[in-house]
Amino acid sequence: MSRIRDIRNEELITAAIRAVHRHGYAQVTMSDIAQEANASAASINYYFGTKEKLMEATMRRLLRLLKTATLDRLHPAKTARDRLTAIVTANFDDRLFTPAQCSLWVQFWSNAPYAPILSRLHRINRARVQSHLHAEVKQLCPPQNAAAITTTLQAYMDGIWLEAAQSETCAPAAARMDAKKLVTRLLP
Amino acid sequence: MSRIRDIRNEELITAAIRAVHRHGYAQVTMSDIAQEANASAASINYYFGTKEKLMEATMRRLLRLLKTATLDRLHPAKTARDRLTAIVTANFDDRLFTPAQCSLWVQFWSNAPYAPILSRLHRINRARVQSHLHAEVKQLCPPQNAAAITTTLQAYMDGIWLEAAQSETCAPAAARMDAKKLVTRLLP
DNA sequence: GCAAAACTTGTATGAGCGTACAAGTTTTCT
DNA sequence: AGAAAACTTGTACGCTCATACAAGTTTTGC
Repeated sequence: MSRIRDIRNEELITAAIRAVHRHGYAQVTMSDIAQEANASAASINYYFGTKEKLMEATMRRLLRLLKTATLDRLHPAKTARDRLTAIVTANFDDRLFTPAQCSLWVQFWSNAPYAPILSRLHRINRARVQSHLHAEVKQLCPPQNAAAITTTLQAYMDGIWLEAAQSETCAPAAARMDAKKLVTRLLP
Repeated sequence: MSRIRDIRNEELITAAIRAVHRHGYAQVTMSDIAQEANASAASINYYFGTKEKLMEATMRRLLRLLKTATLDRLHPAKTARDRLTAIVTANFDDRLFTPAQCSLWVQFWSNAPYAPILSRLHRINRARVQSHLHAEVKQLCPPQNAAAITTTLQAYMDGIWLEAAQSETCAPAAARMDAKKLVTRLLP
């Protein structure tokens, strides 16, 4: 039915990602986003109602991408170690680990405490990733080490994203290899 | 001579930290900061000239704090391992590792790419920390592992700060102990 | 083919912000 | 004590931006 609506939504979200990457979350305007999509500022309002809603939809797209990447890699994994590797490397999937998306992700993070909707999404996602990680780590090391190793892995992933957002360069394949090496270093 | 100027500068920077923590870097106004300092927005302009300059001064204070904490801990360190521990734990110093300052740090990071002055400060600081880390790590492990371990440590520190900024709780002593454990886990 | 629905856009509105400025108050210096 | 310097503040200006709206254009359904 309303295929146009879906297509336009996707286009506008993509434009929002690019515009935020270019101008920054704090300073990006509706006109910036509209320009990136070859549309008018008013039409964004027609589809999303408000800037805040657009940002929420954009965040949801990134979260969905991470979820998909995780499930895709989790599906063929048989052992606990395979599953752990799947969860960790999903963060550096080709579809996700790009300069624009890392930049956006970090900016959403840092603004989450001041926007209830973003804050909620952020909390849910973080809890999900952490429980996935923890479930596998528990089976691979003595219980008194599990929490520390889980925290280290999560901090590592966040830190790499942060660095990528700053440096404007992403090498997904290399990042996945580094992540795998860290897993074997932490859980020999 | 102009002691008042110095005192007021410090007060206003402290107020800026609290105001940014409360309202967010993106939305904080000069009035917010003024209110936090029991002053008027105009007087901030008198001391700092512009909002951007105030933010730069605030960032510089955080960087100075990290530098001081690092040097304090580096001074009594004798071995390479002691020095490495000093550099890592300095990030979780009682004076630095507080919710407000973690929050501010993360927000400055994420806005750095869009503000040349912040960007410059950020780059300089990061390079300094990294070279300090790398110098010590090199002496404690085979050379082919040094780069990866340095990156892991830096990412870990960034990740812990990010988490602290979100969760609004900092336990500096515990964070330092966790960091020490990670160092011994990575460099047995 | 045509009415209605879906979509697009230019423009107007109003709010919020940083900053300049001039007029006051306090402090310093001799 | 009194002039000058340092400091403070209320107010006003100019600007930017999100959003509302009404007037157009295109697409859909029959």
